[in-house]
Amino acid sequence: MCVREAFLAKPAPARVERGSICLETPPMAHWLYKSEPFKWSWDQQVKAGAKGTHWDGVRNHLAKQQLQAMKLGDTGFFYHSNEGKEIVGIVEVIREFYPDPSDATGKFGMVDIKAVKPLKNPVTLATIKAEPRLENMALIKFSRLSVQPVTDEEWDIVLSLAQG
DNA sequence: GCCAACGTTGGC
DNA sequence: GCCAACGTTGGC
Repeated sequence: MCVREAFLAKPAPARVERGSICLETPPMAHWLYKSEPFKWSWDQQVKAGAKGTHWDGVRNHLAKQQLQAMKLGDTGFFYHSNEGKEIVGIVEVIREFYPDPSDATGKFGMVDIKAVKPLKNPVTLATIKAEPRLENMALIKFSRLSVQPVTDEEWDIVLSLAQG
């Protein structure tokens, strides 16, 4: 099952299968990470350097499923919620899902990500909403989900908007 | 600051 | 297992 299909399925499956089942899925998947910039900003992510940071604190099962589906080398957008409301940079998964020590219940986990590069021009939520080809983006459809899948098509469109 | 969306909790 | 109450997220 494709990541996107798995995500849209109700109820969502516990595991997201990739590769052999969904042949058209390329080896690398894309994601979107939301952060309120006054809590954790892109600048801070950049300063964390190649070591990256834990993407911890996720306490939502649908978001957890996204974290579990992430593979080493997957890339993602870094989105500033609340203030900014724009995609500002690109990050990469440098460690796959493992337990989140800040979760006493032991049910949730986290991945490590590092900053790759900033977008030439940040892509605002308003821009995304105004682009018909992006109307199905999780950012619009599942606005409260903090970790989201991004399709290859959406990834390319946002990148093209960032250079416009 | 307001409020809609939505996940979680807890009483029954 | 239902659902009302409550808390949180995040756009506006």
